[in-house]
Amino acid sequence: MTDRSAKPRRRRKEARPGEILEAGLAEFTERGFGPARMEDIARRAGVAKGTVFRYFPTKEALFEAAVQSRLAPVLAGAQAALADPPGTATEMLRALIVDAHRGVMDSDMPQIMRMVLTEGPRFPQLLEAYHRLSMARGQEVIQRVLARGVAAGEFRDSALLRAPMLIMAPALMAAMWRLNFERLNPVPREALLEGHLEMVFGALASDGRRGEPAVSPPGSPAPRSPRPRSSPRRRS
Amino acid sequence: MTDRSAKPRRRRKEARPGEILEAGLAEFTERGFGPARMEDIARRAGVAKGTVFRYFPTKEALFEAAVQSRLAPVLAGAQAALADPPGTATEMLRALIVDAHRGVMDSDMPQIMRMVLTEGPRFPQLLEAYHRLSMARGQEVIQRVLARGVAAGEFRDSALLRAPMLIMAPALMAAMWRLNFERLNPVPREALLEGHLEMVFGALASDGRRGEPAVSPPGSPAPRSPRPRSSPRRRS
DNA sequence: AGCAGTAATGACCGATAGGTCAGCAAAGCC
DNA sequence: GGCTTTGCTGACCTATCGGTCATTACTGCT
Repeated sequence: MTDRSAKPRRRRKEARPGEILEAGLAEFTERGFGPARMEDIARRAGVAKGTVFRYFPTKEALFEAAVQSRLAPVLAGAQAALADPPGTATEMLRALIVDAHRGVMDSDMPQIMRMVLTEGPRFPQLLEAYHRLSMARGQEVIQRVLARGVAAGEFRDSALLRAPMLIMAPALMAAMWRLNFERLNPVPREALLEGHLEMVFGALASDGRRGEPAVSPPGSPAPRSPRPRSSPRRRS
Repeated sequence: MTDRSAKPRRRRKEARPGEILEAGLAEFTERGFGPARMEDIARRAGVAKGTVFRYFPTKEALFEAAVQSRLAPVLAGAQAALADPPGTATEMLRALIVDAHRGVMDSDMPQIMRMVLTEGPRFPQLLEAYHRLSMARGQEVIQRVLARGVAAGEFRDSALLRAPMLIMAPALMAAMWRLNFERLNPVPREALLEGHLEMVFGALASDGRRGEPAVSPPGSPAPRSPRPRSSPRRRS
């Protein structure tokens, strides 16, 4: 984004790859892999078509690189979350969920997600990378929090422990809904987040008291954590 | 699927559209709209390329028709569900959820869903049809059941009432997961369904007592609550 | 059998877009 | 300024594929 306004050639070996990557990602997200044209990507990057191929051998390679470039930060974020900070499991889980909703609503994460799912069959390695960086990592974090919560008596021994992906299912739903049906049927953001929390903590509630401290509406001040109860009720 | 084994021309004006539709759907689901080739669809239908165009003017038209052909049954199913049968709201909701999981696990519904979401931007009308037939209809049914449950005191006044799509979020997650990550990380079917029920009825529980009659684990003996109906499901 | 009428065919067309490469010009060096 | 290196260019090549249409041959009618 410098002074290429006219069309004097400029040689900037260093800056190109990043710009092309960004342009590619933009075109791919808004048109999809197939319909995106290399020439448009080039123009968007302020570069001639041939130049793109000097940095990425094929369209597929560019696509993978572009998506990967957005997967890296995810990894970093998950890494940070792994260094479990102080706080009750309830607070941690609540924070994870609220963050997920923010990510879904205020970033291009849903588009990336959609692309990965869309082109999955065609780019198995990309699917695998996404799984490793996002899905598996996320599951690991969640599982750790859940285990801690169970140990502390905050959570009961729920089936969610065996299907941790369920914890984020409502966020996935929010992402897909926003991406596709926002026009026809806008997502009720507040209710979505609130309902999400109700579902998760309702399922995990260690006894008669549901985890309503964690389920206060988003705007309200942070709730205090519940005192850990003894013996979580076990079924079966 | 008759005796076109050799290649004598056969004129079967009646049977063609259905066969072509089916072939198209198959190719579209396994390759996606863009990569699917009309010639392959034709061959798969046991027909020459030109013939396909006698029944469907363009590739887009065939695609829409193919997807629509699978949307119709959905409508019928929803219709049936709308005629609310006897039973408590809890039982009805449980049945809806169990059915959704069966649909997700044992049919090609996830593929259809994926295609609609994938090609949504390119086929807005298809997105709209899908929304009208599946999403809106589903929400309507769910909302009706929830309202009944609240009126009967079975459910509390949850945020889920304002975001009914959340009820089926875990099923969506199951569908997407199965479609994309099954290889890398098989879905724990039982735990998914069980967790799903826990989340929904946990959030809706009208008081301290969570709706455990609806959340009995798959393998365990009959739930210990006095509930004459709602036989525990038997599968696996 | 002869004869429409028309379903079905597949060679062909034209547009699109991924990928190439011979040459050009900017940057660096003397 | 002149020379070399090499990042960059865009005209060009070519494979692919949606869509067409003149021709073929199957079916039913008389």
